[in-house]
Amino acid sequence: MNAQEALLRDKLSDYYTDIFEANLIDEIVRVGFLDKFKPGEILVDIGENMTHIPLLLNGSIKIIRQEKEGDELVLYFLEKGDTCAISFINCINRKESIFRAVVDSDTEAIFLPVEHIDDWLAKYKSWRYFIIDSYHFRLIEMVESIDGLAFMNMNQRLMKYLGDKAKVQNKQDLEITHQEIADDLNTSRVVVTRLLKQLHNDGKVYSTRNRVRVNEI
DNA sequence: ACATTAAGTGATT
DNA sequence: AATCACTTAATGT
Repeated sequence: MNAQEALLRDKLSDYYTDIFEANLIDEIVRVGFLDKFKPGEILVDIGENMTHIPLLLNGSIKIIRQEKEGDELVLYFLEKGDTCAISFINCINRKESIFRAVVDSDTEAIFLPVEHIDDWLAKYKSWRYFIIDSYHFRLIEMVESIDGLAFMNMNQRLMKYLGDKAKVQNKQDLEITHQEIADDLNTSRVVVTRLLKQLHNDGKVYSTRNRVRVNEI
């Protein structure tokens, strides 16, 4: 086993060794490669073809839907231990992505080339479960996202957004501007400012320039 | 000191 | 909840 493979094996141990069978880990270590990203980097854009799927090791990624230049909305976040099964199907079918994936916080991931992941589906039960599970989870998050739009007011949506973000980044202190929040929720900055002020007065958040501290999740 | 960017606010729809 | 128009505050050069 070479150094590169040993490194991947070690990286996988936190979240994946328990769920994947040993043979599968061997294969992942052989064909996968490690990559790192900084906040703001676009992993996949709408309309692009995918050639690899990621296994997130740490950090977070936000999945965004955008309609014809302009209006956009964050659907959900991916975090360590996640993959994006949607990207998986995109790989298999050679279909174009319907989402954009943007790095939210410093992220490390192992990328797997598309040609293997199809085989593994038939070959490894743990891989099958992992993909199906991921799909299920993404669906639930999508429904939550719809619920948010349909049934929640902006105040609740803001709170959920901040809570989710704090959760995936694993910290209460978020470095973010009102404008960025407004973009992610597809509302205006003025509205975010006013709602944050309310939440601040209620003691639920503590907000200063470029920074929001989430006190309650 | 000045320019730029972020945040706060009243009024209107 | 959105938009406008304007103010104030924080930060960079």
